[in-house]
Amino acid sequence: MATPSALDRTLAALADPTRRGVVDRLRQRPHPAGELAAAFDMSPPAMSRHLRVLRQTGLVEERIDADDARVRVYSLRPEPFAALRGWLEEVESFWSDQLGAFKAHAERTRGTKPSGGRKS
Amino acid sequence: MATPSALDRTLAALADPTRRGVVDRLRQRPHPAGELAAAFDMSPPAMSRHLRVLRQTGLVEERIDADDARVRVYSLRPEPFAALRGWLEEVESFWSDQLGAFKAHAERTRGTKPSGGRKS
DNA sequence: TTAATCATTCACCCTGACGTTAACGAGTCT
DNA sequence: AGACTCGTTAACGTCAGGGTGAATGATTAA
Repeated sequence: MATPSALDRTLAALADPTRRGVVDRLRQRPHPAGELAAAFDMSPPAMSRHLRVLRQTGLVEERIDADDARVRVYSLRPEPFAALRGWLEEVESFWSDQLGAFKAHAERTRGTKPSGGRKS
Repeated sequence: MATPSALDRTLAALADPTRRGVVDRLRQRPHPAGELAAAFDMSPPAMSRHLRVLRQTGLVEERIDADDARVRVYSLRPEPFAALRGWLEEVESFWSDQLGAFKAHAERTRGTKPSGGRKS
């Protein structure tokens, strides 16, 4: 865990409910920082830190409002989402690749029948 | 956020580098718990807790080895990955949807305040 | 039965993440 | 200039998450 990968940082950023909510909200339109803080009933400093995390992973970008330079407008950036989807599809190939899935399964069970699952 | 959504729990589970590494490793084939602990140079209790988290989010499933009932074999489950991909594609529709993309671009180039003030 | 093995849960510590208030820099307005 | 606003960073407290070692339960081997 010396240097967390970009994917790790993306996932960590999206794991927080507040930050995921911010992403969902930015899907509609860009928002000023203050508006986001108010929308999530949170102090401006707290939201500022969340936005910094999202910014550092490249999930959002910051712009200065054209009409009022005090206002920072945040909007989504596509790259990290695309990277995450790339990894996801790689993982999901585990199932779409029938041969590989069967081989892996057979290797472990060696002809015995996999019956009833167990729950936690 | 008293009750984190399934998506939040999935993302939280995948945010940890160890757990994401476990997922990556399980892509090759199912693994016994002890093998995973050794592979990540980690005590069995630590790995056991990671596996519990993954299990509780449905990302992996536990089975008793057919040859030795002491061994718990872990393998991937598809559902949470599909759900995550669903959300991801929803977010990415922000860009693939031409109208939405245009709207977002227009907002960004004009500023977000509809209060009459024009940029230049 | 007794000893050894696999994996879990239990008890504890400790770092890191998130939230708050206060102070600061930057920009707007009169 | 001075007062006000937006958003940030700074300092601090709190709490969950993740690590360890010891104890427990289940299974296998002698």
